[in-house]
Amino acid sequence: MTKFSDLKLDPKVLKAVEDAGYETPTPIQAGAIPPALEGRDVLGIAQTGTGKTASFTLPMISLLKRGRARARMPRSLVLAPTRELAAQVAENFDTYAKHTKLTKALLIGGVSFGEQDKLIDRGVDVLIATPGRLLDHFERGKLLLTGVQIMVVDEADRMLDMGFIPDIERIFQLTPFTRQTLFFSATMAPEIERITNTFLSNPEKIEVARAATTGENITQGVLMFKPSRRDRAATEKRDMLRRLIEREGEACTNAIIFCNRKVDVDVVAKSLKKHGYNAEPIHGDLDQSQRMRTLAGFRDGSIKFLIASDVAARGLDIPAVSHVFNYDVPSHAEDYVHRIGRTGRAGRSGVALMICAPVDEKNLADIERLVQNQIPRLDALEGTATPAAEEAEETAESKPSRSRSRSRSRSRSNSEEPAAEAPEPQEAEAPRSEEKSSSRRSGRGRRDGGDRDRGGNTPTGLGDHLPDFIARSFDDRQETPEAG
DNA sequence: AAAAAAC
Repeated sequence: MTKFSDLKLDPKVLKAVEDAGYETPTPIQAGAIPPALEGRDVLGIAQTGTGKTASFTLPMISLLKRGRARARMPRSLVLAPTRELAAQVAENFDTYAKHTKLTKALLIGGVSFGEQDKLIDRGVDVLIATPGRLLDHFERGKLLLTGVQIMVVDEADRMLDMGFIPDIERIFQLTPFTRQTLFFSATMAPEIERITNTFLSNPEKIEVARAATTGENITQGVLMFKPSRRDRAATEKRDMLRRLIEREGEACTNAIIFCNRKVDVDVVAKSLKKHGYNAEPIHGDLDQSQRMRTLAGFRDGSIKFLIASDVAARGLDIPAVSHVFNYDVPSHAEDYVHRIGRTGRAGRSGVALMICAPVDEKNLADIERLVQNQIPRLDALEGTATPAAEEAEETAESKPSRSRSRSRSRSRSNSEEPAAEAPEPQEAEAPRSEEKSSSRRSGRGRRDGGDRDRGGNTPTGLGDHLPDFIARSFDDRQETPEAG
């Protein structure tokens, strides 16, 4: 098996890798590092959780090690779609460049220009940026991209979703034609393929499945929510969320709760706090320093519940999240996969539970079509969606830690250590004749498939590695106009 | 209809 020491990395980089405790590269690293070190363009098709970041930072540092930066002319450029992701790359760079003298600057919005300007003026080897802020610097005449030898585009498919592709094209055109390009995307949408055809030169293509997971070890469930009265819907939904959390009991060590709208992120966070939960919001309207603080707190465990918009749905490397709660059904089906992918990482088991209001049912259907499976319906939670809910808001429920273990202990036992048994074909649950949910299955039945009829070789759950829509490479995309 | 990202 390949070791990092076989990869011809610079000795100082190798040392830093060893310091960090790594010996064996992940598949994307083993695939991307050698061609990158040879100066070739790389097209990496991989998601977060695959070790993607190191697959470009390690060769970059090795290649840049000799040579010096000139003022205002960075020697390399990394582009990421969100500020947090850019910051994450910067941390990664610090880790692996610690034995070198390479310098870096992080150019993201939401912070003042002053410090960034100073660094650029002095000259940096590596510039890590979100596209908007980078172009802003460029337009102010503070920055020359003609010295860029290596350019990295990370999470290109998300850049596409966010409308950054024109910016990316522009930035490409500002850099020398002779640069080396390392380009990463989780999927190969036609637009992405067009970009790679235009700006990459005979790239080495490396495609890897997601690391060890995508649902195989994620227990999913959806709770159909019907408010008793229109004007109580919001209150009752928050109440339902708390019950959902409580029912998971101690198995829920930390969780991300996704909402579709920023206002709801704020409202839900405030409500949870009021009820004694250790919760903080994160979304794009909060100022950057707070976003950073919150994320750091969530990572180090001082914050237990992160209430998030889709700013946190992809890419952020938050290890060991036991639960993901979808307070809203995401309106883009792919976002569901990204959101629940925040749990069950690195081979751990995870639980992903979602609340579905009547208006969300169409979106739920879209998701189920996408993942080609039905998400198990959870039994209605006792006492919810009834007029009693509003009292609950004020009284008894305010003690989240209170044990209400009756239904929980059982449900737990099902999902507690699925990791060990996950590899099994798993059908203990019997063929199950489709239909309405609220049978006695406590809902936590793992994606028990049961829909072999839904098309030839239907994957069960999200499949062994990753969903079909993600796995599909661009060749397929071009030739298969979407069977259904 | 919303989120992200530039001021």
